[in-house]
Amino acid sequence: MPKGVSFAPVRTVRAYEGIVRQVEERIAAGDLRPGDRLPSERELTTQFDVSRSTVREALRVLESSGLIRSRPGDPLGPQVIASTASAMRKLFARVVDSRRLGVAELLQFRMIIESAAGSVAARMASPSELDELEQALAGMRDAVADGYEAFSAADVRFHEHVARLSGNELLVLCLDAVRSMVLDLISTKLAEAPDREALMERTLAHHRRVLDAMRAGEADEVTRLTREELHRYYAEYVPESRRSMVDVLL
Amino acid sequence: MPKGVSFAPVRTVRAYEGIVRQVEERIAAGDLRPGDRLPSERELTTQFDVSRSTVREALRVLESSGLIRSRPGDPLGPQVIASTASAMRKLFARVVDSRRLGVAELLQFRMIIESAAGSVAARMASPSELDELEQALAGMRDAVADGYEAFSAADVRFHEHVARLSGNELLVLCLDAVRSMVLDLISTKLAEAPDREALMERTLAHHRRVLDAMRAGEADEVTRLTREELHRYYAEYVPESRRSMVDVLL
DNA sequence: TCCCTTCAACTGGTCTGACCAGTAGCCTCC
DNA sequence: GGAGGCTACTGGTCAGACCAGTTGAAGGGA
Repeated sequence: MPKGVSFAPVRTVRAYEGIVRQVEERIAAGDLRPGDRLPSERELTTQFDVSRSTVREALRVLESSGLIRSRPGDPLGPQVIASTASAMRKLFARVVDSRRLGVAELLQFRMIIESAAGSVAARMASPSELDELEQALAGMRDAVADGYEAFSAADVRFHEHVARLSGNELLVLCLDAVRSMVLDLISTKLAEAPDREALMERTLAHHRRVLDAMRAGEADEVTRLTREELHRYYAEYVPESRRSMVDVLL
Repeated sequence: MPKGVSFAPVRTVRAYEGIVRQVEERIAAGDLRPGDRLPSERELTTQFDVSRSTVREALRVLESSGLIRSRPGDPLGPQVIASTASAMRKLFARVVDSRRLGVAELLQFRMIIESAAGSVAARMASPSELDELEQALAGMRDAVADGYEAFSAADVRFHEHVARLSGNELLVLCLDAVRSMVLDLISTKLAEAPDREALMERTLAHHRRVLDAMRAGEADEVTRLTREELHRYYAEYVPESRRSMVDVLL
């Protein structure tokens, strides 16, 4: 070979990768939106001109990264869910159970980033954004009458709103993932919590204090309050032996 | 159905998911280390007692999350190439570029969790653990002579060590992922940083102060120092218009 | 007319068995 | 002893089959 002439290594690309790429691009481009349906596996077989196994390998990869979901028997075909949030939740879930992480790690992590999100929001949110938060709080108050389920959902919306006000989407996504993991781990126990009435009232009062601190721009106070409340809410579900992991953040 | 008796929804678990989980667990547990080989697909077929298609779907998912690599004709079988950490990095990367996140979000996130990790470590680390950290710092000092690359690597090891001392593996993994994303995004620019000599000295001095604060148990001071240093190091790479996202944490 | 049952036509999940193109090591043959 | 080919693997892909689940429309009974 003449000197100076060199070639780059070629990477053989597998058939299923081409399919994954095409679907990802369509989703990124907005051609496929959440809720949209892909053709059935057998139909994709003819569209991509490959065998069903190949189509399936591609779908499994897309599914494992949270972009689509398929359900046996669904005549509409695989569904695009495409929410990055669910991809993140999935990732966290995998990490958590492959590393055998427990409530302690998750709660500590949540206390850290949720309080930080609140503190950032306190410093960056405009008055009108705080007014939106005020509405979210009002929504919680209204939800008390509809029972604990509804209240809980409104509570989550409040927390999400605070996270969004931080302006950091990464924070929003991680928070969403870790929050849902915590809830998953303790959901069975949480359902039987006594005295929900008092719990809801206390939560409302706490959120009120947080919002006031945010209006006053007291970021450190928001941090403190957020950690304290999460601790009060969830610390009992952390095994005694690991309790110090979450106590240390108070 | 008698009132009060309720059942939880069952989630049908697909065969390939069980395989993915088992392999992930083995990797997480350290039974399978990078470089190790999995049995061939046909062999896995008998070990898991499923068909080859099912095995392949599992392998494709593992491959897409960066844990293994397979190559046709290789008599040794699929190769384990990475740990959970790299899977986390890969998925963070996917989120970051699908949501078009930039240095601002990443750096803010890193400042938050890295400072929190330091603060937790300050409160929880035993004297002997701090001594290990002392050695990591000594390693950095030694590395100065070997040039910036070596110093940088030793620096990362120091940060990793701090994260591990927090005792929260989730923190360690997220930190690793976000750190490597930040470095990826700015690596081209960072390479041309002038006056590396002074940079290394300043970094050493800072780490010294952090370690002293940890010994003194001054968790808040550790938080402050960590954020300040990260800001000094990286803030210039954040676009002017988003600079407030990271300034706000000082 | 309306509701309930049945059924047919799909779906995805899995299996079997086959063929091809690579790879690596052995084993000839020169 | 080295260069060639042979062989026994590997993963990549395909075709076709069966099952269980879902759905909606057709049909039957009230």
